[in-house]
Amino acid sequence: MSRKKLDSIEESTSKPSSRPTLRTVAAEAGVAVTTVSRALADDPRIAEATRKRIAEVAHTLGYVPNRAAQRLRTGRTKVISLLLNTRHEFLSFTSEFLGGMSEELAGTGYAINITADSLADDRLEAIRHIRRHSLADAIVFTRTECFDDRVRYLLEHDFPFATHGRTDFMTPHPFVDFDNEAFVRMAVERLVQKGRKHICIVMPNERYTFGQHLRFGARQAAISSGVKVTIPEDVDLDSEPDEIAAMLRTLHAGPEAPDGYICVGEVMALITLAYLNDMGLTPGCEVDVVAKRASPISNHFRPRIETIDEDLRATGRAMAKVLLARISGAPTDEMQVLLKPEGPFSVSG
Amino acid sequence: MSRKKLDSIEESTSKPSSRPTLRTVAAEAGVAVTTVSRALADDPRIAEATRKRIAEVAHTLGYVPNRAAQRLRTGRTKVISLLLNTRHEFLSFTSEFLGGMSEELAGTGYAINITADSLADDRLEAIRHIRRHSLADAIVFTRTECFDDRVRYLLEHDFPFATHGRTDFMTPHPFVDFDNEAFVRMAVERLVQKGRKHICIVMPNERYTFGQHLRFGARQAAISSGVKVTIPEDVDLDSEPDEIAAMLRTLHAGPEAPDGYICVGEVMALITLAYLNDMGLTPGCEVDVVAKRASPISNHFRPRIETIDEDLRATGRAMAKVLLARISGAPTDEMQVLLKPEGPFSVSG
DNA sequence: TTTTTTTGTTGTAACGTTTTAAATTCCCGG
DNA sequence: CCGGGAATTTAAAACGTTACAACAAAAAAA
Repeated sequence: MSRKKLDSIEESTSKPSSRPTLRTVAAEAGVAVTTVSRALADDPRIAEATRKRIAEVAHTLGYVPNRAAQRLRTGRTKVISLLLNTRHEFLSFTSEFLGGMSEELAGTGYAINITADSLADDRLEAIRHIRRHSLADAIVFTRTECFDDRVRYLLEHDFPFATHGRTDFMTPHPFVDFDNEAFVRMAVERLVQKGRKHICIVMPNERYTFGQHLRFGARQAAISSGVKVTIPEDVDLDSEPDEIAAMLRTLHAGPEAPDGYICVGEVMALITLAYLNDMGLTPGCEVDVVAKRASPISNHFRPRIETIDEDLRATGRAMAKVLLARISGAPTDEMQVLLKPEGPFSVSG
Repeated sequence: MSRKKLDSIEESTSKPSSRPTLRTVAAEAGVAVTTVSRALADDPRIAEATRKRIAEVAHTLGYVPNRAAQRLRTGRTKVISLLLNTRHEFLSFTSEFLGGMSEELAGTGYAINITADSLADDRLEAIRHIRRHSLADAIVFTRTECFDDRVRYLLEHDFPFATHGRTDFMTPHPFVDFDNEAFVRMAVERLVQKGRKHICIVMPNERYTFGQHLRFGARQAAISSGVKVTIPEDVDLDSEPDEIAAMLRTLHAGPEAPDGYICVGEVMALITLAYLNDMGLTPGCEVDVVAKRASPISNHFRPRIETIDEDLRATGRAMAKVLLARISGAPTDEMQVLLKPEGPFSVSG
């Protein structure tokens, strides 16, 4: 433990108790600042003995690295920006997804930064802002469209990102998506099992990519099962419940009234159930309903309905993994995750 | 516009197109770095003419300040940390509250940073971490308890924060709360108007401060209206729906079955409605239900119930204001906001 | 032994701000 | 025409890190 030139470094006993820095630790351990920096970063150039000693000193001194300084020096923010729709979102999407991401990010030093889009009239504005000010190392957002301008922008500028949902761009990019095609096939199959002949799918219009996947799955299922499948055209994520109800009413008054409903999301399920109730139709009797369940609250819907699960917490976790991979420069094809639906379940609670 | 000693500052035409810094702007405008810094911060020491000129140069150069550098220099993070419960939270709390905060924070340069508590077994750990690493200028969290250890910790360390919900500490601190006392009084009054004689309040136990306020309001309402008010003891925010249903069943089987229900929150409402449905009881007929509505989704519940509103978006906005005030050191008594319930409304859609 | 390589360690220079103290200019009364 | 205070502007010193180039010492090769 012999130290050379200990005095050359100012002892800094003057300042009483401001937070210890690399210098403080270096002085205490009798080494250079660089050495401490490297030791704490597990740089192989540092001898094991020194590394251990420095780690110990740093710990007893209660050293904690200054994020601002690291960020200034390295240019990395250790922040992931999540663009959030706080209106018209699936009921529990925000909580569950956020929870999942947070879980996965714990311990990595990454923080989640929220930008709620309520403010940005121009959707791109938020993203431009984040890039220009280097507010994050990566961006993630939802409700992806087939040729999403945000995706185009981020691809063009080679800024790390991942989307919830696929796009139709030629250039591949990181994403996490739910297999909506499989979902709708399973749902149709289940309703057919129950003897239903005309199935209505309550879902957003084709503006979003997942809408297209649903349509595609619906077409497939219709062909292979032989039942009639109807997709009302004018429903949107932002549609007022009244509009949706009106649309369902029109459909029901038509020549062939649907006897099976598939609801893509909890809000859609609630609206559909309310509509059926208002019409005096009871799921399980005259009609059947299968809905996408994204959180335990679907269990409390009455009358009981059948559900097929999208695990949003798992989605969040997968998203975090994908983002971290993208940041550290993994190949794109390893960053495309498609999650499978689980079910159908007959809700029991 | 005569410039002296222009050459003394390196023209830096060497680097091609990295982001402009204060130095770049200073060189271009023919002034010192300090002057630019001050000009952009609207420091009164800078002459109006210079300020204007610098602003212009900065704009055409596309200058954008480096947050990391500012943060390192000033010690301020421009971040507000939100501790979030992603499990068992009121259905739409996260989205709405977050949206509100985000709205209010837009343009202030402050970012919202999420820490989902799923990971922190020790609730204090997340807060300690934020403080130790100076990850935020202020912290906000929910589900406040009467003598909340997080509040105690933050008060002790004089770290800026605000809570959603009050506490019973002597030392006043910033908060935004909903007037649950008024809520329950209104709800009871409404049920009494409808001729109900025995009211059951489905709500979390007294662990949280707002539970106490509800109890207090309930007692007042019971006395002034003369009806019987029952509060089941064992319900908690984390209770399984089954437990709650079991509890309601026991109560219903007792000597006096309730004929009115007050639900504090959307999840509680869903559970109660499911229970009533399972029991063959119909709100509006044998019983009546009044629930707290925190988002438009309550409108879709069937059978229809009456609601009293808590505006979570407004809560978020108020919270942001309070936090900003706290950060800039306003007196505490100006940072205590109590929001009033609105209603009751008979849901129509 | 001398030369080369390997292994650890060290100074020093940024990164882009803000702040402190000092320097310059300006304006006005003496 | 000069001295003095206000009004502006400036240079230089941090803030705490990481990265680059250099260096010493020990180990291996010649």
